[in-house]
Amino acid sequence: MTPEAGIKAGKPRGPYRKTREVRRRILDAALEVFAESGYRSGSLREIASRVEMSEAGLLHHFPSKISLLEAVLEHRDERASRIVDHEAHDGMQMLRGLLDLARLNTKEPGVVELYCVLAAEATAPDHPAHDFFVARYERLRDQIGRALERVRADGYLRDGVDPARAAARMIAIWDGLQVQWLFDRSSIDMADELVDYLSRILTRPVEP
Amino acid sequence: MTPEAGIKAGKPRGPYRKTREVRRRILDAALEVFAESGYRSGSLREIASRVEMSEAGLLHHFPSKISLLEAVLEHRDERASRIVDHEAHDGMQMLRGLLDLARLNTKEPGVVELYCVLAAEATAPDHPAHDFFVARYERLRDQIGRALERVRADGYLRDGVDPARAAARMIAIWDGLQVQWLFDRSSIDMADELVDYLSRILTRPVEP
DNA sequence: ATGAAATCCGAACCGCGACGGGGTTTTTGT
DNA sequence: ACAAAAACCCCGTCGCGGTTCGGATTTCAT
Repeated sequence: MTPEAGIKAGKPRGPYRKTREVRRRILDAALEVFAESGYRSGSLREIASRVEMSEAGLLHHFPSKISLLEAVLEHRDERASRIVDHEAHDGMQMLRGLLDLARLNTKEPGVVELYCVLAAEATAPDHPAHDFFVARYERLRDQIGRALERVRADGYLRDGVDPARAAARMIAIWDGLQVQWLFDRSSIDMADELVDYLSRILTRPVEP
Repeated sequence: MTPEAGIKAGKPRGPYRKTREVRRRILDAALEVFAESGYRSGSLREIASRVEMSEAGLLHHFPSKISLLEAVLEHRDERASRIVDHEAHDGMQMLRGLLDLARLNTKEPGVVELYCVLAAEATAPDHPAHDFFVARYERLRDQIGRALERVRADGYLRDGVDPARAAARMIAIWDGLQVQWLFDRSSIDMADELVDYLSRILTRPVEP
């Protein structure tokens, strides 16, 4: 047996050492380009040139444009998952995670751009990322809604606030402000706005 | 003197009778295509084919793709202006106009799609519609903000609500919900949501 | 009716896009 | 050191994109 993870004992070797780094650079460039131009108008040429690599070389790592898009989205979702704890028993805790994410995104505008641009583009039913975003919004509404329900169980939700509706609205504010923010990054502080919104539906501050 | 509006008394005649209708059909098709695919990926080919006209024929009416986009946006802005009375002295009146617009848009999904998709796309500084949307958001925030100030002067704004901030937030909710609505048109009633939001910042119902 | 203006089209230009085939270079376990 | 896998690239294919040009066809004021 090989000492490596024994997936297969045949002939093929694993990837080169630097490959991980190369793939990361490709994903970064792809994120930039898809964020600036969207999926449909973003070109592999442009991505390849930013990585200083040929298109063919790029396609060796990601065999098609669609597979590259999927990899980018997956990659970003992992990052988000590391920041927000969906399983937190404490609803307030989860909301704080969302605020952390909002603050972090402010420092990485590309991510904000990516989601805004792609979400709008993926509105079209035949878009490769359509199902991804349908699932994403469903999941988000569900997670935030449940967090708010736990908050209510703890007695910190203001009367007359419906968790599900407030969840959808919070996501809407988030998305909507991101668009305005992308047009004028100095006019708005997204995290501040979310904190303010939360302060209006909660009976105590989310953060100390 | 010619009996027509005497712009010029030279040789050239005006457009054919049916031309107005043709231009309208082109604008409708262009709206559809730009809404589905965005400006960059939407093609003149597709637009022309929906009007059952050649590309060259189309370009006779709108000499370039960009000019067509501008015409579409202008056309839609006129429509919106006819519905919302920006100059209303009564702030409540203006807010009601916005709700009317929201309801009307619900029945014409193409319009919603157009603005969502184009706004996100136009986030890129070099996009042909970039300046248009920068101006649009500025104007919207200003108009709604002023309406809310008048509402406050009339004593109908809840304490602790900042008109400018509430305006930006209302636009954000609108935009954000539109995106969610485009993914699942049965899950949300946009006008209802806006009414609910307004009910939380006003001390009396906007509508009877 | 008629002729000039307005409208419309076919064909072509030229650049960009995703991707494939087949060869070359680099890395790696042995 | 040395094969063989992995990584990479050049070149080509083929279709789509906006736009142009010269010529046909249609409309309308006279």
